[in-house]
Amino acid sequence: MVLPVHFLVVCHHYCVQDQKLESAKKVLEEAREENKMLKFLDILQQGNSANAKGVTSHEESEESELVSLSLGISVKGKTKGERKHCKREDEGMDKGLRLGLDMNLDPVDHAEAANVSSTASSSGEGGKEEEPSEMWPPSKVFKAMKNVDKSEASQNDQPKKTRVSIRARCDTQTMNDGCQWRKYGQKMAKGNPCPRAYYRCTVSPLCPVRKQVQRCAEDMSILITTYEGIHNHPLPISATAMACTTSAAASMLQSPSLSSQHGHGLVNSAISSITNFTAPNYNLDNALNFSTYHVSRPHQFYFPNSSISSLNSHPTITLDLTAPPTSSNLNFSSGFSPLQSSMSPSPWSSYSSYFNSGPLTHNRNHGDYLLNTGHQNQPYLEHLHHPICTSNNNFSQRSLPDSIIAATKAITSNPKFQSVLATALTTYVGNEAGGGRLRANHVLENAELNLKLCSENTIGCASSRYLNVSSSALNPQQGNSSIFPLPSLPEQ
DNA sequence: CGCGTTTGACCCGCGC
DNA sequence: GCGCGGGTCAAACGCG
Repeated sequence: MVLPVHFLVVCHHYCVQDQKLESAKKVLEEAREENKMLKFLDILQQGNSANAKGVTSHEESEESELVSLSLGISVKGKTKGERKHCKREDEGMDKGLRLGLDMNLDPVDHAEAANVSSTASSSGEGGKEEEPSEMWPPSKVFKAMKNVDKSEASQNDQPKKTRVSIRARCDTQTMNDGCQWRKYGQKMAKGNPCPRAYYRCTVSPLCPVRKQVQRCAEDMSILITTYEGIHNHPLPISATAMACTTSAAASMLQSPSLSSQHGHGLVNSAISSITNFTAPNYNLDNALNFSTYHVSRPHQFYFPNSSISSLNSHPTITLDLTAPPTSSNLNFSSGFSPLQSSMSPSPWSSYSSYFNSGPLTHNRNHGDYLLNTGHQNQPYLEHLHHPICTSNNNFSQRSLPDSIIAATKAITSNPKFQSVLATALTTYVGNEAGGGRLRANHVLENAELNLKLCSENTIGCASSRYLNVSSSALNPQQGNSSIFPLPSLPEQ
């Protein structure tokens, strides 16, 4: 089944912690059916895409289709390097505790995987969560376990792990993301005067998760943290937020129907749609310090910009926390913290001219294609905010390239995207302390309506705009400061 | 003494 | 095949 990870996290969240939210369950069931169909269709499509390169290759397309809920890849017949790379992973560990970025190539029982994923999430959100140091053996055990036969190493690694790179302004050496890390290397990277530091997760002795930390060469105040791998242990509650966020981003990256059919820019748009929409309470303090209060819910965070690349054969999503939202007449801007508004302009802010300059803007540094999904394009948001305007074909066709119109139609008609959208909506609704359940169906109805409108009319709006519109429609009565009300209390 | 960091060596993949 | 660059290892080192 091809359920986005963060979707399952979200659904689990409601099924376990708020079992009264029937709409979330409904969404889950619908998504399962959609993905069953998609899997079948994609298998058929793979025959036509066998010659595609990169992430669109047949092999990777197949891998993506078999993505597990853990997003960890299991590849039989690993290379020597891969075996070495994952030698610490403990295959005996609870599968349900995995929460990361990778894909699982094994044709696992997806229904079971879904349950496993839910179990994993519950372990992190329940009131019984323990500190990692109490749950995992000390370093002595780790040393002993390092000698485990490599042939028995984890089967959850993959040749080309998905990475999630996060750009954030940070004065400290590393971001406090809630996990425990041990530095194991440092190297000078080409084109950057600042060394790149390599860390591995030490929450669990066998955790294969790595992260790289490096200052941005162009702006030393920006810290680029790249996560790779899957946690094979219960995450500290303070770390679940980042894990959920990166997983969600990675899951989108691994959606072959998006990546192969519409190009990175649109995938990026979809990713940003999620992150934009599901970040009602985002501020940098929450994102980087991960207070217990906020991570008790499966938040996603707001990333004004995101991009996808395949550097070094690693499909990578870059989430940019450095770009401030521009002032906006729309309520959407209110969801972001004052801290963001104090940020200096992002070097990527020039991409805000996306709709005027073309569908994709090339990142000269990385060869990526970026699609700005911030809130700079107010005319389009406002345009979509009003249903009447959505039928204004003249507007869209005059303003946007045909490629965008076509791509938009394709992506919005993609069931997977709709699933993701439903997830995002559910996430948002669930973030409301009260009345969220009552609004869930309304939100989904709005989303569905907007999708249909935009799809049928081929309105040249980026996919993220639908989310923006939907969320705005959900809160028409709320002012800038309350469009995304904070939950009243943490549940546990 | 234990643990984490530093740092040079080594391995590997990729491009030419 | 070779060189380059990314990534990892592991001994040496420093600190509490």
